[in-house]
Amino acid sequence: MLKGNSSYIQQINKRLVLECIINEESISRASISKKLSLSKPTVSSIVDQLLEDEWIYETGNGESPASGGRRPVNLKFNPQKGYIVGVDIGGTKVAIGITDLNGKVCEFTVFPTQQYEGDSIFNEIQLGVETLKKRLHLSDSKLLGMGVGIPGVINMASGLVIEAPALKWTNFPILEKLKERFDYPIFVDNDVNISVLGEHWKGIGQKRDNLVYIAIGTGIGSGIMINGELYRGRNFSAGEIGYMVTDRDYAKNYRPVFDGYGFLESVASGSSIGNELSKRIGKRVTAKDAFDLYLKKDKDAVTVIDFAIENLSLGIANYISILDPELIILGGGVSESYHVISDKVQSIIDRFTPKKCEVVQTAFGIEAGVIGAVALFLKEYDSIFDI
Amino acid sequence: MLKGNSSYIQQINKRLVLECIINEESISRASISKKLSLSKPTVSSIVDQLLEDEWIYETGNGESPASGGRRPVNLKFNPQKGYIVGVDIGGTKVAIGITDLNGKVCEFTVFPTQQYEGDSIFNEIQLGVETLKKRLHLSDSKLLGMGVGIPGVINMASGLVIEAPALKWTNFPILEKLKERFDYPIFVDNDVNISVLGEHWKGIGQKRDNLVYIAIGTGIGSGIMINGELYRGRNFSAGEIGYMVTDRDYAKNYRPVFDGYGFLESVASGSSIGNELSKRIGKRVTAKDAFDLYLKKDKDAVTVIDFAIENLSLGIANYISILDPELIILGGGVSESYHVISDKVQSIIDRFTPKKCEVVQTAFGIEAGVIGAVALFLKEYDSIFDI
DNA sequence: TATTAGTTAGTAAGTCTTACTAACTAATAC
DNA sequence: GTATTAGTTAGTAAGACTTACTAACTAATA
Repeated sequence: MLKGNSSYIQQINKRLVLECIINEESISRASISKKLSLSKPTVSSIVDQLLEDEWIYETGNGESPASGGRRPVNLKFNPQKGYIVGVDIGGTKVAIGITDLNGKVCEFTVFPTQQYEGDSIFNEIQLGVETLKKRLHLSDSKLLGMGVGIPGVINMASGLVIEAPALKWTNFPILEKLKERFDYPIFVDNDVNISVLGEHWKGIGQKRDNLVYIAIGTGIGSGIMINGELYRGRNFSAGEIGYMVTDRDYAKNYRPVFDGYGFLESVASGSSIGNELSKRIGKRVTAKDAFDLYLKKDKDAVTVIDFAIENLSLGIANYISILDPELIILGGGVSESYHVISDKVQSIIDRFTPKKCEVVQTAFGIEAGVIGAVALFLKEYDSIFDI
Repeated sequence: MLKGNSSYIQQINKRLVLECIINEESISRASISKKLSLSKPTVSSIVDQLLEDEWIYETGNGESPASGGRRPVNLKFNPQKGYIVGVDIGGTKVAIGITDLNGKVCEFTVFPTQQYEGDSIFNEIQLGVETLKKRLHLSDSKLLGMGVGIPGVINMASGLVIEAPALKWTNFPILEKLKERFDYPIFVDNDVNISVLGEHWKGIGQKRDNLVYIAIGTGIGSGIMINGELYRGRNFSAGEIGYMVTDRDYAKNYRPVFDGYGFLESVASGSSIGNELSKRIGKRVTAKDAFDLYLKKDKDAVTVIDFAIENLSLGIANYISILDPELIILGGGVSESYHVISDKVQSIIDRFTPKKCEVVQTAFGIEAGVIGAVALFLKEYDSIFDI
């Protein structure tokens, strides 16, 4: 806990005033004073500073009440006060975007992740960021910083990617690589962690503070938000739902095909569904193909996918029993077929959990990772503006 | 977030100073000033107030350094400044204790939980508390309040025990019942929740802030501490490990014998071990009997207990995968036989989790619940003293 | 053994910063 | 014209800080 002094007091109150202005479409000094129980001179003084720093602006007068009185001056938050770069590095593509403080993606670009030496990818990112800056005519001073999402285990303190199988990185000094090319603050975290931050800020998880985001794709991983804060765990390994065991007997014969691959991933991920069905029908199919066949009631597809659904549902149910979250949000390639299986999933969950919990599919599209990466930055960056 | 003003600042600094004094065996004003980067007059002013309110006391002079200089005055925390009542209501017994602010149990008593109407049990508790107060010659002003632990789901906001099967309570207004008999602040929570608080404060979980406490007895439940705070979940149902499913196929035929009873409880709790073995050998045995037979390599006992161990271990492993805690502490009747099965449990856990996590048995004895209940009170009660 | 120089703990007085109250002006509805 | 409300100014309150001081101590020296 920080010791208190006068400047600490003002920092607290300034954050409160700014948050108040953000939460209302527009608001007056008198209204802020009432809402926050701060005296009118105090509010006026703080508003003067926020106006000077361009966090807010005046938008003309409001209406005076029927009882009479001076018209209030309306104040509004200025989302163009600053911009943030969001970078989402995936196994197959890298997305880069620049957003304002409302999370509006002003510019966006994507390129395929190629099997370069690690450094070439950073040169490409640097080029992408410069391109987007030019399109927006952004000065350096307007850029507050950068958030980056990566599929792997990240140690935020040391700035190392401890392991990221999809990118073939181990103990990779990503923060150093990025700081060589960008001279503003940078924060890096796991991709499902930034996803739950993004859902909380601008997604389907808004206005709730205890969320779980589960990504079901080539792997299965999850991000956890508790009391409005990302929960990472002691070894930055919280949320490894892919490791969960839901079939004791079947798990006896389970052997990980590589390090960092868990039981639930081996039975319920997109790639394992595709692989298992391919084996059975003697033909190469993808997970999407598998779901299409499932809808056509193909016997093999039904067997493989029902087995996966049962394990996945139990994994989600176990999550609910342990965390009792407000909402579970599903993302990743397999979640796009969620409507196909949602009734069955919900039925299993309802049967094995103490309390009902809503499970929904993310509403975010291709820009999800960028918004999540920006949310990471805004959460970690020390400023009077917070999300 | 509270708005900042001068009295808020002083509250912050007073807490910091008190915490500093508690954390050292004894300390001087000058030392506190250095440690907290507060000016010496500020520390002196705050220390004066703490002395006046008897939170601390002076214990003579320390040594001056070899470089010369005035001897410091040593200050110490006064654990007798206040006392707290802890009440642990179990299915078979009720424990009552009074502790000081160091968690020292000064007086303790226990009586069997009898099948009274609910109110008789509160009369007995009131009698017990009065008896302990008399033994300690405690005035009312010295008693800060009461913490209570109960095996069930508690809504802390409404003060209702939503359900407690072992006590046969449903939507039971426990806070009201207690406030009728005691006129100081009272906090009630689930018994595994208070257990993890107790382990954090005075138990094996000291100095760590991300803990899980798992109680394995007639049921199986757990308490979760995250970043030093108890995590209860959206419906006060977090930590319901007893509901976890670890055997997909076996769970297909699972039917709860009553509401509030989950899959893992049905295969790994003490009562289910005893019941299952009794069925097999056609003779009534307890869980303890079962473990004794297991040690003697009785075939049926081995089958039943190995099955329970596998499921329990996978449940713990799943917990580690999801939460990545610093420590898992086991309590409850079955945990007393943990040494018998710990190697097998650890082996399964190590195989199915991404990161190693220590699993230990609680070191607490009969007074565990009382200390946990007191910890609940000290966590929830708004005072400059915090744990 | 007495004295002096240097160091440290704790206190006194004044200053600074921020929020507050009281009083005021500007602006509006009825 | 009166009552009401928004916003501003002047002066005050509370807490922490800085500066200077006193009290108390050790090491070095005569």
